[in-house]
Parts: sequence; structure tokens; C-alpha cells
Amino acid sequence: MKKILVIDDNTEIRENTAEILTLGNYNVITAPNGKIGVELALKENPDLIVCDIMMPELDGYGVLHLLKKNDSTQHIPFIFLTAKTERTDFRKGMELGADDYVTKPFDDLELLTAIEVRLRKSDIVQAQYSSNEKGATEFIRDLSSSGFLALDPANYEAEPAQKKSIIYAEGRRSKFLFYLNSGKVKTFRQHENGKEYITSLFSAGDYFGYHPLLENTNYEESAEVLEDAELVQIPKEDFLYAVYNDLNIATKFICLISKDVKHKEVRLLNLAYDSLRKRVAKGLLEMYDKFASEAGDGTLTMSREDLAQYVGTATESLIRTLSDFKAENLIEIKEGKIRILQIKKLDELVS
Amino acid sequence: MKKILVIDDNTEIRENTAEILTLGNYNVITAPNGKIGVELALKENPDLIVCDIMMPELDGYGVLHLLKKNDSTQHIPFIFLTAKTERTDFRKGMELGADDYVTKPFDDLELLTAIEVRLRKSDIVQAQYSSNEKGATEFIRDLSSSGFLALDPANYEAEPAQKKSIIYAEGRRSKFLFYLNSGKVKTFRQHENGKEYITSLFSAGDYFGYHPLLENTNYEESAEVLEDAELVQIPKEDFLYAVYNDLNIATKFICLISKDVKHKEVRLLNLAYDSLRKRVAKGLLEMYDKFASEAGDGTLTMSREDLAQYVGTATESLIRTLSDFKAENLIEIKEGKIRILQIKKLDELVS
DNA sequence: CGATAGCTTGATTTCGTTCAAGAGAAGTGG
DNA sequence: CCACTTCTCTTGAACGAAATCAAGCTATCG
Repeated sequence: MKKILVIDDNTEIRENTAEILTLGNYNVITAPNGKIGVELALKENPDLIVCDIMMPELDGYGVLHLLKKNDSTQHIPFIFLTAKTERTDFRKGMELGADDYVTKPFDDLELLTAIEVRLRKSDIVQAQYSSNEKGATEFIRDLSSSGFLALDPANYEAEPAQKKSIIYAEGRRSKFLFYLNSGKVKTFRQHENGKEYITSLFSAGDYFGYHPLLENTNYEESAEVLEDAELVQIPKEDFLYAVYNDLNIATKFICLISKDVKHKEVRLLNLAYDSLRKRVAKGLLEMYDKFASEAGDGTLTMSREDLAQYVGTATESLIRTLSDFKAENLIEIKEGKIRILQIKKLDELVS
Repeated sequence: MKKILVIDDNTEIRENTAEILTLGNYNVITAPNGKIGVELALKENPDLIVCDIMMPELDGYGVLHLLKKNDSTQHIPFIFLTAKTERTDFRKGMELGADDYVTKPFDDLELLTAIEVRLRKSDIVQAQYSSNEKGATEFIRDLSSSGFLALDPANYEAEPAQKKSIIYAEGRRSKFLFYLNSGKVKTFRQHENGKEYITSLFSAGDYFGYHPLLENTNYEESAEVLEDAELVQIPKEDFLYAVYNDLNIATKFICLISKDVKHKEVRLLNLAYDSLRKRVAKGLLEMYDKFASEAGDGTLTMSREDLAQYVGTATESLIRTLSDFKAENLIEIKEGKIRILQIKKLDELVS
């Protein structure tokens, strides 16, 4: 049950609000003034705070300011209660980071709705997402399904795309966010000498192609279908509108992209100093992690060339390493498909 | 001169507002209703829009909605004008992406201030920043100097740090954003075998260490002083408060970090397929770009070990390549300092 | 002045690429 | 359906680039 802190100096309003919220099945705690409110917030760590603006001593702005300064309370959704007749400095509240305003006298429904919306948003933003590149996808998925973004792939038309077809190419203008209903896709950068380096791999349920949208630039990489896929194209405007119009969502996106940076840095470190053997092992484990669930039988179907381009080596070198692994009984190859036999040993090899 | 579009169906208010703004030295255009307002916005591309909410036909919300849908107008700052007595749906406006509200009747000063603040913010957000890792630093600098962030390094104490001293180490909790008054700093990741890979280099005027702050995680890299430096530590809270409380700033940050990702991807591609010779040449040019202005005489002072760790190779291999370059008269080495003699040739070598 | 750390060059070894070629699988067209 | 091409996978051999080991050199510091 969600815990809500109500701060209001007017006993009648406070009690009344508390009652409504209790009926709404929330666990309510109340504070008769700002100071106690802040103390309670710190101690009780509520899921949401409803706070009057006009209060003697410490007013609502002060409360919000104090809470935002503190690590443990800064993420708590904050809703201002304000009488319509009061000339409140609304801008000040927004700049301080209030999430919403509700004007007194309010509908029960109005308050309850505002609270519910904020709680749902907060849930999503607080959720922990994978620290790998999957994080962003999970986040977008949550957002769509919760209805905050009109990005549900189901709302758009899905198009089939054949193996080897190019989804977008370097230099082209970015216009869509892509969602993968099924199949596999790779994004890669091309080197002057023609070699390709795979920057990311995507499977069913992933979103991709958002980097150039966020920066509003052309593609600097290409995307190609690895396995017959069904693609959904979500117009750029819809995506940007969703991300750039809500501070909470934008904030979360910053975290997620920041993680992307870290992931690339790790890959840089590996590429710089790991032996080919280690890099191949890491690559196999990553792919396994990403694609294993799909095939069902725990095998990995991927061309040797693509594997090599993901690891950043020559195809022959990759094959030789795979042969070594096979000889050591770490993996098994049947009809080109790779099955990992001893994950543990492979893991040891990696670290 | 900044161009401002005023949309209001009430002739008196419209004219009056226009007059005030003209006196405030703005170029003012006006529209008597929402439809004309949107048309004008598209045609004239104003720097800011002031718009009434209650209007027949197309109301203020509608105008905002339409403008946000259009690529060319979505970034124009938007301020709502609303009579205090009207019960306007404030939340709706905020969610649609309005930047501010001013309630009628308004002080001249109130409106002018609101406009000025928005224009300044918009200037910063619209500004083009370097597409390399410097971008974020430039952005933070602009923000601090404009007074939107209380992050001006001058407000904090500067501490000297000696060469080779560790600023932060992997695994430690991140608590500060760092600003470099003078000197040089490197951030690096450590490989299991003890080798280091330099992820970024910083010189006077740079901010660094913001990634773990944004993610609220521990450091996964270490930072070390390369040349005696003067460091400013800006508390985490101050930085996060600034970034996470303003949608425009958050938005811009998304762009900047997204660029970081691209930069790392480029380095990955290079590391994977460039010859050592090319990588060294690229490294030299990047360093030159970053540090040349500092020394004044166009030379580069950096230990061979650090150079090697930036390029991702062994120290001896780096030195050999430098020797080659020296023999080819591309660079000159005096007392360990490197001077590039033929930038052009080095550039050709790289591409 | 000796010690120590950083810079440089030489010799050797290792790892991975490249070139070459054959086997097998898969698509193609008569 | 079969002969054909074409592509992918695999292995062998040779080569080459860079790492490693080793040693001398130089600058710097106490």
C-alpha cells in the first residue's frame, strides 16, 4: 500500500484530505506544519507528498526546497495544494520541482487522479533497469504500456523486413524510432577499408535507432536485418514529444544513455587489452544472453562473419577460436548453430 | 533583435502587451486568434510566443499542441497568459509543454522578466555545442555563467592537486562534479592484467565526473592528475538539482550524452580496425586539439605511457611509431615534448 | 653523486591477419 | 530435379604487426 504524506496547517482540510485518501486505499500520514512535514518525510519516506503552500513558519516552497536538497527525499513526487483565491507563485513551485498543482476546493476525483498519475509515473522512473543496453528498451516498453507514451507499437503498422535488407544507412536522415516485433537486427559502423563493426544487436521486443533522434542528426551507423523481422516504425515526433515533455522521463533517459556510454567504455577496454580468445568468449556469452531465450533450444544462430564483426576480428580468426572452444568441449556446433556446453568454464575464461 | 509573437483575441490586451514588449526592445508581431497565431508562428519563426488560453475556435492549448507537433516550431519557448479569475487547466498546459504562465492582469515587469528568462534559457539550449566530449563542458559552462545553475566554480573553494594524485578511484562513491581550474586530468579504466585504458582527458575549464552522478552509481573508472591542477568540487546535489529540475536543461543533456556514446563508438571502430600507425596519428591530433592552446608554443607534453594508454597499445610500440613519424618529419621531439610539423600530412594519414 | 624513473632501440616471440584452397550448403535456372 | 553457380564455413601455410623481454641511455631528484 502506498504511503502518502499530507501537509496542511488547516486542520479541517488536512483531516478531510486524509479521509479521502484513506478511502482511496492509501496509507496516510499527516503533518500540521512544514517543519513536522519535512521531519516526517525524512523518517517515513512516503511514496508521495501533498502539501499546502500557504503555511506559517515554513511554507510549501520551503518544504519542497528542503526535500529536494536531500538525497533520500528528492525523488518523492510532490503535489501542491493551493486555494484558487490565493495568489500563489506558481512558477516558483514549478521551478522548485513540484510535479503537480491541485487547487482547493478540489474534487475528490481530481486529487485522486493526480495522485494516481504521479505514483504510476514514479513507479516507472524509480524502477531499476538492466545496466546494459537493454535498459532503454525496457524503459520505453514500460512507458508505452502504462499509457504515458502513445508509443505502444500496437498503435502503429508493422511491416515485414527480409533478411539482409537495410533498415537505415549511414548518412540518411533519421525519422523513426524502430520497434522489433520479431526477428533480429544489427547496427554497425563501416570502416574506410570496408570492414564493419557491429555496435549493437537487437531481438524481438527491442526498440532501436533512438540516438540520432535524440540528437536530431543523421544516422552515423547502418541497421540491417539479420533474421526475417517484423518492424514497427514510430514517427520521430511521437517519440520526441513523449521524451522531451516530461522531466521525469527525460531524467530517466539521461541515466539510461549514460549507461550506454559505460557499456561502450567497457567494450573499449576489452578490445584494447583482451586476447582474441577472451573477446570471443565474452561475445558468445553476451549473444547467448541476448538470443538464447529466442531459439528455445539454447543454441545460437549467427553467421561467422557477424560474430567476427561483433568481436572485432577477422572471420577466419573467429572460426579458429570457435574450433578451439569446440576441441575443449566448451561449445558444440551443429549445422552451424552454436550451443554452449559449459557456461561456467567460459565464464571463468572471461574474467 | 528577438522576435515575439503575441496571440490574444482581446484587442486591448493584445495591443497593450505588444506595446510593452516593443518598449522592451523586442520585435513584436501579433495574432488575433489561434489559427492566425499558428500560421504566423510557422511563417515568421518567432523566438518566443506569448499566448492567451481562452480564445474562441482554437484555444491556447490547441495552439501549443499544434506547435509542439511541428519540427520547426516545437522548440520555441511558449508562455501562457491567463486571467487569474479563469479556472484554467494549468496541469494540461504544463503537460503540453508550456514553459511558463503569467496571470493577467500582470505587471509589465513580471511579463518582461518571464520573457527574458525564457529567451536566455532558450539561447543556451539552442546553442550548438561541440560534437565531441567537450560539448557537455561547454554546456555546463554556459549554464553556470548565465546564472541558471548555481554551479559557477567561483562559488566553491578551489583545491590544489599534485601530479599523480588520485582524484577518485574505481568503486568509490561519487559525490562531486569536478571542475578543472588549471592543469590536466585523465580518467581511465583498469584491465585485469593491470593495464590502463584512458577514457577521457581534461584540461583547464573542463567539467568531469558527471556520469556516475547522473546514474547515481559508484565510480567505474579512476581519475588521476596528469599535471599539477587546481580542482573545484561541486557537490552532487547542486549539480543534480540543476540538471534534473529543468526540462530544457535535461533535454540538452540527453543530446550531449548521446554524443558521448557516438564518440565511444567511433573509438571502438578505430581500435578494432585501424593500424597502430593510424591510431597514434589520430591520438596525436586529438591531443593536439585538446592541449595545444595551453602550452602556447604548440607542443604537447605528455608521458609516453599515457599516450600509449590513450591509444590502447604498449608503451614501446607507441614510441616506435613516434620515432617513425619523427623520421618522416611529421613531428619533432624536443626534451620529450612533441610538436606537430605537418598537420596536413598527419591528417591525410588518418583518413 | 648515485639512484630512480622515464625514454629509446634491438632482438625475439607471439598472436592474429591474410592468402589460398577445399568442403559443404544453399540458392538458381534450365 | 539436377547441374550450376555462389556463398558460407573451415583448415593450412605464410606473413606481418605488435607485444614482450632486454638493455642502454637520459633526465631528474634527493
